[in-house]
Amino acid sequence: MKERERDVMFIHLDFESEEPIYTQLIHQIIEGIAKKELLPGDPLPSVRAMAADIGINLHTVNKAYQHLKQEGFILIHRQKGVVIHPEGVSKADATYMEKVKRKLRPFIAESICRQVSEEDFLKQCQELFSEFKKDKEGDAK
Amino acid sequence: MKERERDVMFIHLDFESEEPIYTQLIHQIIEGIAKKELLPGDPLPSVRAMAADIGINLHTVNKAYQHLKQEGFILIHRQKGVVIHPEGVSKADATYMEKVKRKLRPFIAESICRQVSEEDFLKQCQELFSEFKKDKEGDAK
Amino acid sequence: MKERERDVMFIHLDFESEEPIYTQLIHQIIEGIAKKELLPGDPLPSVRAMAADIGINLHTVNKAYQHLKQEGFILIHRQKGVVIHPEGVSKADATYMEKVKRKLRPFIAESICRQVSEEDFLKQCQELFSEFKKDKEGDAK
Amino acid sequence: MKERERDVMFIHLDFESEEPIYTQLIHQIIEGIAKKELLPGDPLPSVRAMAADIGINLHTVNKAYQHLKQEGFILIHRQKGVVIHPEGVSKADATYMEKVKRKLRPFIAESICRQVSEEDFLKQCQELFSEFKKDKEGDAK
DNA sequence: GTGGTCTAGACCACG
DNA sequence: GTGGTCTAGACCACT
Repeated sequence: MKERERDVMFIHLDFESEEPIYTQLIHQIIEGIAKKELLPGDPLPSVRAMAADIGINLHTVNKAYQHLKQEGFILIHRQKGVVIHPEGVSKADATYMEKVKRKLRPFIAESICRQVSEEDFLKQCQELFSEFKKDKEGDAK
Repeated sequence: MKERERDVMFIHLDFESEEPIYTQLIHQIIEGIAKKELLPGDPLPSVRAMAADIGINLHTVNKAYQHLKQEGFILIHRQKGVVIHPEGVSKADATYMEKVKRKLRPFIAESICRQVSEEDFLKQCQELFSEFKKDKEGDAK
Repeated sequence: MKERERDVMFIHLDFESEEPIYTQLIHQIIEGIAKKELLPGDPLPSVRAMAADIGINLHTVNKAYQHLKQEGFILIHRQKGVVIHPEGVSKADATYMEKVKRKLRPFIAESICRQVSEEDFLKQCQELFSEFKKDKEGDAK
Repeated sequence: MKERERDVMFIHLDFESEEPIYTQLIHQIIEGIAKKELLPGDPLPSVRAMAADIGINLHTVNKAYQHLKQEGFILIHRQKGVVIHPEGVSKADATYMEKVKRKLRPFIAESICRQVSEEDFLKQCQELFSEFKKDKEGDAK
């Protein structure tokens, strides 16, 4: 559909999206972790390499990496390079669940206005969960 | 405990939020409709009145109204002014559900990374649905 | 479709349209003349009556009538009231055709972009012409 | 012989016109596309550059661009900037043809009143179509 | 009074 | 540098 997209590793960006590129990159990497395509300790390309691979600006990659580091998804060693956090991300706490709820509210409100039943909405969520789980099984990479 | 907040009608804005004011306003009005606080045909304040009430610029209100009009939530009637769309918003279609799913994906991915179980996530959604429904019951206004 | 519309005589207004009410009224009356529902010399309701009938402001009707008078579609006698111009509207001149062409250009440009063939576009025009003619035949009112 | 006119690229605005500047700009760009002066993928000046070039406010340009983006004529690409939609605008559907017909009706009605024959009217349309096509032929740019 | 348009200047996020 | 947001003040058309 879209006119130009880049595919490197499993990174898939949409340069026409409203969503900033650096957040797209953050989400793609988090999805990779969720799908177990990226396992604790796995290396990630350096800022330079990633930027060159997917054809974006260094600063953009750096911004994404800094954010991921901040949130505990990755570690940035000056020598070992960038790796997925070996001990996994910190578990969800009440604060996190509150944040999710706050972000979810507008979607649920609009869905109610558009007569989406609670069941249908939950089904969408379940489908998404399945989407992440199915890649996990039998993936011994 | 934010520095500046305004409360008018049921509109509650957070001027410190990253979220643009106009989108906050959009979401608040959609939530009002979802909660049946705003019923089809109900009038909304004029851009000027709303802007004065909540202490923001009229252009910001106008931007929100234009978006809501575009999305079919409100009508701008030459005589009655701004009103909640009398026939309700158009029901969700496949395109809408796809959009929801696309927006939901990052939250679910991160939740999985943070070891939120599918059950817990769904429970959050259900709570949000309850939040909208409870205001509805017994509201014979 | 629309939530509220008024029907008086053959006047049909859409209060939610972008098009100002007074221009809608002008167009409706011109269409009436084109369809021979309104013949030269036929009376039109007074400003007051028309305004009351279709539920709009006096000024709005007056603005429409003044425009129609200016363009030669109607005559406004202080005593005989408002009548369709007995001698018909002045025939199209080069200036008029230029105006039509100027107004038509954007529609044709967009239609070309949207791959509407010249034949299809002309067919639409022909259909509209037919629409006006069919009311004419056999109408001995 | 208007007082103030600006000519940049092929953009030609009439500041004395009733038609809002931003719609004039929209129409000019659509005409450029229709005439193949602007081809899919071609870049458009940034809002600031365009505003400076044609001597209007950048917000006015932005409004036009937003509308064109909304309608699918252009894309706002995070890297390439503003470009003509590479895949062309979506083809006309029934809804679009209805809109055209609705907009055309008043012109045809008035033309009938002014005794313009169907043939003459269609000829005007054909001339406009030719106007757009002639620029296309032999343009191997 | 309303909304629509245009201008203008400012700040910020993004790349 | 870009576009996005917010503010502000002005004028106009419409009702």
